[in-house]
Amino acid sequence: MENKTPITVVIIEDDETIRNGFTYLINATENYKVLNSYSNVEDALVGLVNDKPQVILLDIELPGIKGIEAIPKIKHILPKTYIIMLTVYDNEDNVFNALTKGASGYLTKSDNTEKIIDAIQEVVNGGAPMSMNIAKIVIKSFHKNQNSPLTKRETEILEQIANGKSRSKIAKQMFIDLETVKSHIKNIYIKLNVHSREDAIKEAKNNKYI
Amino acid sequence: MENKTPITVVIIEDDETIRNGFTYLINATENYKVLNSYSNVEDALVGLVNDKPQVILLDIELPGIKGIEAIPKIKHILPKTYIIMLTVYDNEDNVFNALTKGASGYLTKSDNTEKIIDAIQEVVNGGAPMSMNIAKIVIKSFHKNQNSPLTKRETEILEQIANGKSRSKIAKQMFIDLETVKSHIKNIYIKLNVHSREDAIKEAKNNKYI
DNA sequence: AAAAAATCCCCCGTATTGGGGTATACCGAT
DNA sequence: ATCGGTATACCCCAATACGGGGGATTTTTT
Repeated sequence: MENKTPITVVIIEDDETIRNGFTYLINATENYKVLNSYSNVEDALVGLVNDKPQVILLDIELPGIKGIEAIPKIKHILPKTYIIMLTVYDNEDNVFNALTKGASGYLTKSDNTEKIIDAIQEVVNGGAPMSMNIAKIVIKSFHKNQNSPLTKRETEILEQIANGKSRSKIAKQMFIDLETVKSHIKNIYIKLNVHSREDAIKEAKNNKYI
Repeated sequence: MENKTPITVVIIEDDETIRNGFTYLINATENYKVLNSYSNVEDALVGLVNDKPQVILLDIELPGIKGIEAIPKIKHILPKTYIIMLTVYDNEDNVFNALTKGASGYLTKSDNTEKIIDAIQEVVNGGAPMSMNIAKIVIKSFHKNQNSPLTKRETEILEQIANGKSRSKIAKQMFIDLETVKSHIKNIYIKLNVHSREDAIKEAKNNKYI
């Protein structure tokens, strides 16, 4: 490979070992350069204005401002930057939130190191790199209807209902008041135009809202 | 499309509106022709000898001889005819009985009309068209635990419960008394060692009884 | 014939449900 | 700065569903 302008990277990751490891790994690769690395989003937001990297590796489990919340903030100051999420937990909600908020890729930290480089290359080329298990979650969620009239909270509650849970159980489990659950259910019924749990479940399943 | 020999169809369905609707729909489609339609199996068995259709659309909920019982009789006189079942209830037992007795496809009446035509085409081509929800039932049953402590009836009822149905709804739908449903549920709870719908569903799902 | 499964019946007390309002606090978009 | 949407919480009510306690009968399987 010839020596051209390197792909610039910034790492935001609180674990020092991982941070240094990635920095070393990427800098050791031709045509890749780590401009800076940060242990938290607050510092990163300040420094990023000068760094202006092409790609950001962003840990999802961060102290203070969480990785997911950081995405819109970063996109706000650097709209053209590609963001690759790093995570240990492949939680569906996180994956989905990150991708809809503008993350380009999603890797688990257990992915081997060559994959990280490949992923950076891939996002720069307009791709969407992600681990197999992440991809599976995404595919599954694509089967879910994107334009559900239900809010996140309502969907959560309807899912509990579909599991046979009573209002009070749902309330306990979600740490909210029974009355709040009732309110949500009322709204669910109105939105789905139904008058019972049974019909709500049926309607939601038919339309892949749940 | 050129005009070739049409695919011939016979409809056996007691609801006149549906019968006429399907007849009209199919006849309006190029290369498809409804030879005859019957409101019951008895009449159909007489007429079919002359009709000799390639495909039969057979309602599962029929007065007199039920659709499922009709399958072997039809297959006896017209062994090469493809049979597509039509149903409003996607009851697991029916699906299985029908498929093992020789039905080629299985559609719910709520499927949109183009699907019916597609399905006819598909069986003629040797396929096995079925609605998504039907297919799900088939696939699911392949994964089911064979050594469930629950009887067939109990499993059926527990599945209804898992769909959020109340006892009375279950009773109505299964054409049995509310008290019978209660008895079954009592037995289910005892067998699964639980004391609520929620726990019963959870336990049953964990062990793939449903 | 015996066992298992499916059906139906009565009683009881408590919990849940669906629906009617109303209200607050928060947040993002205009 | 305001507005709509979201999430939260509270009150009241009648109707229903629920879980558990006794049975009993018929049909199907073994």
